[in-house]
Amino acid sequence: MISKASLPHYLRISEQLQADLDEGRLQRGERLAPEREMAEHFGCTRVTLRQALQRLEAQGGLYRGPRRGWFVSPLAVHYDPSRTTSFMDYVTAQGRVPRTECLVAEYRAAGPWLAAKMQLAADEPVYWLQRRRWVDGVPVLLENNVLRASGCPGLLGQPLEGSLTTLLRERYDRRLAHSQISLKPLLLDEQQSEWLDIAEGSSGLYLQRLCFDESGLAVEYDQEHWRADAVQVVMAING
Amino acid sequence: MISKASLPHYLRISEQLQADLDEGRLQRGERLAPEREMAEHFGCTRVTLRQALQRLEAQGGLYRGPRRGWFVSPLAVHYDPSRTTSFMDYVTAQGRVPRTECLVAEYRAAGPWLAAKMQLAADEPVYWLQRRRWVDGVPVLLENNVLRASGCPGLLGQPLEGSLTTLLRERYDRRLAHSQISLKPLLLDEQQSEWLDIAEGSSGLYLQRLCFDESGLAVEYDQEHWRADAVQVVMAING
DNA sequence: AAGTGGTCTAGACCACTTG
DNA sequence: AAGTGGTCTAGACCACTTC
Repeated sequence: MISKASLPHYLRISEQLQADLDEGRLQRGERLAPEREMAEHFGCTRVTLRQALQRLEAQGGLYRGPRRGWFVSPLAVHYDPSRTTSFMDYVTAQGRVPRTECLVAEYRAAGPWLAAKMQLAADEPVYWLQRRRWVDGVPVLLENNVLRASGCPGLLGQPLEGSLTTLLRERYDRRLAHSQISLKPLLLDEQQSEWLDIAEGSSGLYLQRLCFDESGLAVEYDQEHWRADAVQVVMAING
Repeated sequence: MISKASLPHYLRISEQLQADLDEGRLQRGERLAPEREMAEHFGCTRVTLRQALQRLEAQGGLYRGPRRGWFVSPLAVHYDPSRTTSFMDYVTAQGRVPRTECLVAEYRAAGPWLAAKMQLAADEPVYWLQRRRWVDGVPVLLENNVLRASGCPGLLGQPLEGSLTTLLRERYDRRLAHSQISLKPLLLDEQQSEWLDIAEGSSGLYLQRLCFDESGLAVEYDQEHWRADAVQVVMAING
């Protein structure tokens, strides 16, 4: 027989806090009490308390605001990476408020690394976009897009705070034949954590996508770094 | 200017170990030195050392064998959840050795929870399979399959250690129209960790799949719990 | 100025695995 | 029997945020 008393203390604390989350005693976005206060409340040291909190962080229930304390994670956005619908559209469709901020927009040569990834010449011109995307006022995603310049001339003169998907489809009549996607959990680096306003060492979901046109040419290479607790991957697959 | 000396000790240790991994000084599957020994080597306490090791664990480079120590993670298998190819096939195609072990095979009523998930009556008969799958002698995946019994009568008389995909296609002429997939990282529970022979609290990748036939009927519900460091999700998408 | 999270020490005991 | 990982204590100092 397994009795609850035989559990390690940090697991009991973590279960207690999880119950507080499940039953609404802790609300989304709320800041938790200071660590020293919680440690006293649970009758343990900060080390043990943090062990419990780190468990909940790994489960996506809590996150750390850098040097600002522990917070309850927001509701995750559903995301289907197999679809070419726009961020602005699917976030809105979920009753949330999207925002896109363009950090970098450049025209330049692909360079050796991208050339290998996309099977093109190192001096092939590409557009390089780096954008940060928000949901309900919270930054959740860092996105890099590399586009073969020949497919969308004059892209930098277009509005890049909106939907790139829509822009490419309607302005450049783009048709994609297929794409290769890979995704994995990772730890966000210092820079990424800062842009997403979460503590260093927070976990993220990394997704990369290589898109091909009808002639088999690689026309776009995307990299996405999501806040792990802010996204829920769902896919609708045909066939 | 950021100097390396300003980094916290646990980050420097973690980077050192990562370099050991990258440059082959630590080989796949190898056991690391005991914690006390490593702590002395790095001139820190076990607490600090474990902080460094936990970082590498979260990145999928190391794993903990329960009470047996720290080990270098094996090479991950590539897995495309959007395809209906068989585990046995895609693992073999990657030059690895697959094995499937059937833990539970039952014929029973769906029950209320599954009935809601699959949109069927609570007394609808289903086959319930629970299997453990191995790669190169290492258990990496726990798989649950629930199949509407009317679509595959006599399933329990078939060999269940092989490919269910192949069995359904060739023996029952199954055709799937579409499926819904969702996936997320989580922490494996006590039972799952034990079956996968890794320490409690190790992270996993959870994937669920709801499959529909041509008439829109839900015919299969799958749940997969992967060892997080043992799988790499990749997808080929058309359209 | 006070308080907070981030980091770290120097121990300890126990349950479990390994030789 | 010895050694190991898992858990936990009771402190400490610093950099940073908030007031």
